[in-house]
Amino acid sequence: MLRISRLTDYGTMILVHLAARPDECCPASDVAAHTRLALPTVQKLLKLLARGDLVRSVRGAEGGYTLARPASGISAADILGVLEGPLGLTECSTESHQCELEAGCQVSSAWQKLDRAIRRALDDISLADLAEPPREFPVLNLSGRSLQARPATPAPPPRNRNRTGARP
Amino acid sequence: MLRISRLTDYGTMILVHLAARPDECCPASDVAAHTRLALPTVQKLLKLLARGDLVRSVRGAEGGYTLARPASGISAADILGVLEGPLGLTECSTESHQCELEAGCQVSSAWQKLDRAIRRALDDISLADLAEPPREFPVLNLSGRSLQARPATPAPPPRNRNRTGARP
DNA sequence: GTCATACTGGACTAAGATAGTCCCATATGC
DNA sequence: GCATATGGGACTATCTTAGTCCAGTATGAC
Repeated sequence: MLRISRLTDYGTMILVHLAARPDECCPASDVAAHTRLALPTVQKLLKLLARGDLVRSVRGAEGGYTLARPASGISAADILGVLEGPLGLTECSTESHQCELEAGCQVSSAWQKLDRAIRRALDDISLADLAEPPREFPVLNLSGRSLQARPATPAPPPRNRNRTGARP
Repeated sequence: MLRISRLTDYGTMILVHLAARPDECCPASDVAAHTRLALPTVQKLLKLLARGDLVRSVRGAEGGYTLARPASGISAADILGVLEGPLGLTECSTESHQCELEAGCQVSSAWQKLDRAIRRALDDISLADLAEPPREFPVLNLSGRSLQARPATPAPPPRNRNRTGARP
């Protein structure tokens, strides 16, 4: 639940890759090779990221992509905003049409409280944080879940992958 | 992005309805009438909520549903947990299979930081908070979005509703 | 000028998730 | 026994997501 999409996850990996090479202009093929994601998917995501002004593109031979600004200046909220659209826990928080239930609905203001808490957390994490190697994080693993890397997301394009059994 | 499903939203409305009537045993038809949600949908959700131990059911004539415990003892995390499955921002945070990228992936620990922040926020909000009328909330509407109720979710079952243009 | 390399924009498909409905079985009070 | 309820599933249409592909355009090298 409250899960980010797989593409957003991939997109973050791509940004992390670029963040590690601030002075290089990386072509999509390069990024795909290093992240082990499928090339068409990487191309698609880089296009989106460029349109969202998170990366800058250079066309033509010797072209490629670079971060549009330093990793510390890109927040998780920026990334999710570009790859998943505007934040909003419920439909009424992002859409503007009038609610037929207005009188009866008492829920939205509390959802918005939650909404703000999440937004704050997203603003607080920068791409630089995301790119930081795990070992430098003083991780308090309170949840009991193991702190491993992302699952078999990439490489042999995981067809028919069972997305969850948990997904919202 | 990071949106809760519509059914979860409905489920919350149902819980709020029950929270307002702690001593009544409300049949699904009753809940549907008051929330203006479609009866089959309400039935489905109440079943789920009962299985998740958030509501208690009484079968037979004069039967219906009540909250399983006081509204203050039910958190938003409980609700989302029952209606959307286990919390987890990325697949690797809820699933246990090994990640092929382990060496290369540096992202997960930061996502987990975010994950914890969200979890904390969800734990902090109780059904009692959600049920509280908006006016009692000292809402700091920093976002500029109007604080209206949920949109035309219910009633004339909104077929072909354009879910977003924003949805993750 | 031509060619290879890359990005740009968009269309398209398959698979999966979501929302919503319906049916039959079972329990209970009158 | 009957009306009223919940319980457990199955089922369908629709939307979203992931993933691929193609034709167009820009740029540097030769």
